[in-house]
Amino acid sequence: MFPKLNEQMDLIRRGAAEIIPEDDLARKIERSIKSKKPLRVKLGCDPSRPDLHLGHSVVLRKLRQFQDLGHQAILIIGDFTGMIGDPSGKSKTRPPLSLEETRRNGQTYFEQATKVLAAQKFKMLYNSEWLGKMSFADVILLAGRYTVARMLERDDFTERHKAGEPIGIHEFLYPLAQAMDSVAVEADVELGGTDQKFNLLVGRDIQREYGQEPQAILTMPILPGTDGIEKMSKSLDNYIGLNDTPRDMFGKSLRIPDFLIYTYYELTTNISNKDLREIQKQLADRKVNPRDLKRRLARTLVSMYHSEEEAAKAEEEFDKIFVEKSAPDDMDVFSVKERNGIETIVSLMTEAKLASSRGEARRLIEQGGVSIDGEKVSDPNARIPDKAEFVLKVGKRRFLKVIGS
RNA sequence: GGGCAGGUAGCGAAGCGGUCAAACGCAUCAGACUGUAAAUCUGACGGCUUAUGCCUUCGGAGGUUCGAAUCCUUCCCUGCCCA
Repeated sequence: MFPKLNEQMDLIRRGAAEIIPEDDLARKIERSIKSKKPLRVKLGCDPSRPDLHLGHSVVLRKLRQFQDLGHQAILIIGDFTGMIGDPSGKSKTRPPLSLEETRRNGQTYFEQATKVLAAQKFKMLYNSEWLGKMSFADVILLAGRYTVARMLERDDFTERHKAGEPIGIHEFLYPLAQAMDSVAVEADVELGGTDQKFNLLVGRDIQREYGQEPQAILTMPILPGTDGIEKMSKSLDNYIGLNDTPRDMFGKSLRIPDFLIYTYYELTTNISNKDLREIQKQLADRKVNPRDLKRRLARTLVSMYHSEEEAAKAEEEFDKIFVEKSAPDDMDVFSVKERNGIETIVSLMTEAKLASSRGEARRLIEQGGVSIDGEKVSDPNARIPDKAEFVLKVGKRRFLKVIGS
């Protein structure tokens, strides 16, 4: 029923940053093969940002691989811990969310996560189910099982502490809460990004404290965002969202720096190891234009999250906009008729949310970033043209079809 | 509880009675160049009917002054040291 140990380990190891301890995981798998009992593989997620992007997909895809090997995936929505806010990798305390907000976000999280995960062998739980039931006494007992010194081992805590930045007591509770999740679901394996390593390790300690066998942990590399510097995140606007339209997904993929091409292939696509090596070779070859590899990457991604047809269409559109420099087929439509009082281009831009203020709209025009039907607008006081319909272009890639009056 | 140092635009950080809508850096946006890459260069970067004009900003509230981000009072928040 389960694939052989080596087969399983090969797939599991792929792309993984660390497996701790690896032989422990191998033992667990071996045991599961013998007893025909799937491993319980846990992934906790933070519902404070419910928009999933390729960065999330890295670890979700790993979870999917466990599913494919016949194991049980347990996705834990941290609706309760979301109220604390994970301090991992953050230099700042995060504003806590209400339980309702985190619940709502959890639902959208689920909808997106299932784009990557299989419906079989899948379970989703909210951690408020058990954490919310703990009494203050329970919490103190839990807290008593860990020490401040061990907490401070964590880099981000140490750094913040050294820099004289505040650390809330509740933030110390976060790793413990996450650890309780592992206890609650009796996790055999927990997945996470490398930035989660500390939390995952605490899970092992706490499980042992509660008389359970410690989980094995597997960390995945953090996917850099499209800027190539910071980790992918929505707040930095360097992300490719799983819900992005084919056009956006294609365009954004093409905008990643060249040095990320390989990483993206490795961490975000299902490409075989053999093809991966081929790509590496081509990237080293001066004669190959990295653009072509990037285009292929973009097509692959759009195909994964939408369809091959959509991918082909997205590429066509892209060429139309940037190679032929003409307007795309379909764009947002804005009717001037329905809104009274729009007479100037500046007003049109702010009303259509293409500029956040009139000053900005004006600036865009002055700097040559605005055109109508392909003709640059140069006068900041220009009135909208007397046409039934025209195309307004702002910046390089924002188009709007305007229905005139 | 006591002492000290702080809280300035998205972030970091100057300014410490007028010339401050506030230097500088980063981020961002636009333009040039390109492969919507990187690098580079140019410009912009609180709001307004664009104006050597007005309005709202420098943790909050009051006050002193012709005039306050800058001085005083008070409150809130943060860090460090002592207890």
